[in-house]
Amino acid sequence: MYNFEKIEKKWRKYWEENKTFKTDIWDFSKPKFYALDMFPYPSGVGLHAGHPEGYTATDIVSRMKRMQGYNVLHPMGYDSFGLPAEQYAVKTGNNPNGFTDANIETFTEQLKSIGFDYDWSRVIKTSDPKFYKWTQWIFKQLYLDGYAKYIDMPVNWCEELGTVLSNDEVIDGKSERGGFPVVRRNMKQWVIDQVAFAERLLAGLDEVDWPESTKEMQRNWIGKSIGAHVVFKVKDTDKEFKVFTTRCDTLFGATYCVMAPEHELVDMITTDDKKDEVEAYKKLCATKSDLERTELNKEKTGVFIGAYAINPVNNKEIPIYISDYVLASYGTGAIMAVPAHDERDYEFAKKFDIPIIQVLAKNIIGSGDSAIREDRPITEREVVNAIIKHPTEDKYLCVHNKKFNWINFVMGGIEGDESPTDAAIREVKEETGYTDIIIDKELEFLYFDNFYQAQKEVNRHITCHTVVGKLNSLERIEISEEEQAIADVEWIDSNELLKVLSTEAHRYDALRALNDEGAYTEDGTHINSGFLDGLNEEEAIDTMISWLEENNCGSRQVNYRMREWIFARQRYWGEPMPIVYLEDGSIHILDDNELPLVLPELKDYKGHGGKAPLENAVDWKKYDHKGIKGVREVSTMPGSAGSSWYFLRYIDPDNEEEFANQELLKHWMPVDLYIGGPEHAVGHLMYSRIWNNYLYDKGLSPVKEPFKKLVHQGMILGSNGIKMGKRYPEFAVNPLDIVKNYGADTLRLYEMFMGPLEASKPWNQQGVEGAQKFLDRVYRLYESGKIKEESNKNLEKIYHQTVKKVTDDFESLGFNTAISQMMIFINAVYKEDVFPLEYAEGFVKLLNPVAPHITEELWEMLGHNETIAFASWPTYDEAKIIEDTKEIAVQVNGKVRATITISIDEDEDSIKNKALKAENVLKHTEGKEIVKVIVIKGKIVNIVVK
RNA sequence: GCCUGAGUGGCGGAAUUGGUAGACGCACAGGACUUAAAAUCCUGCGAGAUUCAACCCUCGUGCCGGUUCAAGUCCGGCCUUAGGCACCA
Repeated sequence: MYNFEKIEKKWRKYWEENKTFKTDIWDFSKPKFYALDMFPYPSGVGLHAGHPEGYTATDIVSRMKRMQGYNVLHPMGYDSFGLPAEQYAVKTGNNPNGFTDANIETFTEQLKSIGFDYDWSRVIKTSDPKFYKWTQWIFKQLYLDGYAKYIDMPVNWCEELGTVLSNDEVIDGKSERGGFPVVRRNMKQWVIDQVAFAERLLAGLDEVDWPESTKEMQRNWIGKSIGAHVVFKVKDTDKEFKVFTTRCDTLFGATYCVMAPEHELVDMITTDDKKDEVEAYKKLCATKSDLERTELNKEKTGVFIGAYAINPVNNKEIPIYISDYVLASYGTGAIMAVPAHDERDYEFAKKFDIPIIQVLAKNIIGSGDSAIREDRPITEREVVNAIIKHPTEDKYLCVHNKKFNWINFVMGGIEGDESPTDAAIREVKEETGYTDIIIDKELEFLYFDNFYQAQKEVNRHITCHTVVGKLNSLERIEISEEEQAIADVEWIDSNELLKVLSTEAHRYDALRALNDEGAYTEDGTHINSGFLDGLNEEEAIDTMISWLEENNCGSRQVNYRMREWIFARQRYWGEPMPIVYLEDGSIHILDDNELPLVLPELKDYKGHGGKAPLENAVDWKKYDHKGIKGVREVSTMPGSAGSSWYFLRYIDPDNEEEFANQELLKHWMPVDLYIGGPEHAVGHLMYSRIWNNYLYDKGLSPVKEPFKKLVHQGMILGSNGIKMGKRYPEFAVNPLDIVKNYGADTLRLYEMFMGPLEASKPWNQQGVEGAQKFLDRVYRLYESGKIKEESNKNLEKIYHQTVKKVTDDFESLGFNTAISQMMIFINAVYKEDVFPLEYAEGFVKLLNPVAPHITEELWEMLGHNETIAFASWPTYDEAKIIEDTKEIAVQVNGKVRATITISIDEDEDSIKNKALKAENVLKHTEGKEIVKVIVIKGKIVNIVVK
């Protein structure tokens, strides 16, 4: 066993003493490569098994790039503002600084022990005033440009934590940290108007090489929806209100409106007789936490406020309700409700017995033999389908047409002024003879069926009604001979219906009759809609928007789900805001030379009664500077402030004049490879894009998108296949134990060999031993004396293949397959007596990014006295990879029957001949007719026989 | 409910544009070395049928169907699972 302890210690010392990985940031002579890891929060428990995974991945790429001649920037730092340090301060009364620094020291030591190639001279921490000076400075610019605002707005308030939370810190109505209930409350808040960036954020996603899932999450989070504003006048008042809708085409079906209980108009238009009821409902909603609201949203609640709105399109008076299913914070806080075509409105209308008007009808179009024929006339018809249940069994009445072998429900035309129900009863009697019929209901939504009826040579345009009922008894009369000749009665089991019914129309009916019908939310043809009749959804939306605009009662409108970013927390351990409130109530922002505004030391770090801890800093709070007097803002910035721009600061961490030198930024941005956990898919990665986008607009960042390529490492699970954590501590793995017992190189190799970087995968202790065994096997090979300055033709091809595969796979982050190829190579070398020096050196370089310590040692054993870190990356010769002969498979009817060896330039006829003559092929072709021989050059031969 | 992914041996996982499924590793089994064990080296290892044995044969990438000379890979319909969103009008 090679002595990993001694070797690893030796080389870490060497790198540190020789400053091997210090980046010469001003050296623009080489191409640059910026590899970035998501910096950790320095918690007290130190690194966990997941950290080294992503960090090793960037480490491998940066080491390879360095050897390929790039100037590499691979920095590390600490996101050191955060809740645990605050809680520690509250508990002990000590400043979080000391606690944080101690943790950082542990982290640094642990990171160093794994042998990453970080430039430790550029470490930053977000809680360092030298760093947060510039966080404050950027915030100041946002304020001066009108993006940072102090406004009154409803916020997520968590009583337990005593602070406001952003939407992504609230999960299911509970705080992300601690799981405490969160309620909505109106408060004056510092916010950043991120909605102003929405379009640019969406467009930027098309430019970056990110996982599709992450892009999709960001798009959903931005939540762009295109629709229209429609203005409704309130009857008998001069008031009007706007609603936002994506379905203005259904306006003719709007049978009521709903406002959020908090809507400003509610109090003004509620009629006197409804005031008490409305007040009571508003109070109920206000005291409900978000949690209760989500839990209770199973059933719709609401109150009619007595007022009516005028539907602009037909001047109908429709009632106005308030309900908490309409959110004050989205759209205009009011909606038009179209119960026929919206699930939520449907549910509400059912409960409050509000009319439902169908304005869209499903339009079934025949295909194949029943496709509409242009050259035939169209006949219109109105029919009813009768879905009749058996009196005792779970079966439905169908008729089996003898001539066409169709099975359908009883169906027939509606005649004169007959109702669908009457027509159904009549048809059932006529066609089946059953007389004891009870019709329960007519389905709410009619539909159209369009098809070509071959036996009558006409196109049918049928309006279909559907009734559902049952037989009370099997009482039956004789049916006419004519009817008998056409069809037989058949009872079909309910779960067979969908398989057995012959037409799409009847299957659609069965589906609706057997389940609750609900709203019709698909596309269709407009009906009951005046000038929209006959149009489909898309056409109708355009037509309606034009109409609204012409008549001054609405307009096209884009809406976003994303809201303002609440940018203040009632906490101590965060960046103080550079804001002062003057006596006249106006806001004063600090001069640049007053930055950084440093956090004061406190005796008591707890905020009392929901107030910010900085309220306790009585002297600090008072502001008196150059004759300006006021009170400082006591909230601090959220945790995501510093991390929103830290990647820029790494480039120039000690600059005291600006957040980073512009020339350096121009050279080094964007980040070429960014690796971190998927949990930051929206939060941090969105905020960073917003800040960078803003700085780009100001000309302070050279690129629109800061992270060119992004990859999320998967989670490393416990050996039980479950997430490591407090729940199953016996399955958790501490990476430092692995470093101690097996070595850092083994840890790195193992974590990279476990599987694809992005997949989550369970830990396997025997796999760790396997990784160590491989390194030991390599080490023994280099000690064996096989390495000679000779050539060995047997290894030529596999060596060049290995160089190519490893280079390509490192580039595409396929570390597991790269390592697999290195194992294959070593296995091959073991079978040989001579390991040419050239290949031995090349292999050490390939392995170096994964296992840097042992390879430095091997490099030294090969006679080098300088680090391998800058040795030139091995190259391969494509010509040596191409094999002059190749074994390919011969299939007969798609099944492999033999393999033949062909030479690389062999012509097709010769290959064909060889294939046909192969022994086992002859067995399978004997006595059969050879239909076709397919030869795919260099790949496969397939012989088709009959 | 909606949006993304993912389902391959005992296990982690490989398989270019469709072209010999199971690379590599782990586990397991056998052998060599050893007084013995460990370590190391070599060999085997999807399931089944058959055979003294080898060849050979059948089945096999979540399920059902389709396209193709050829499907883990493409298409349609399901099932399971992970992550995200969730009264967003």
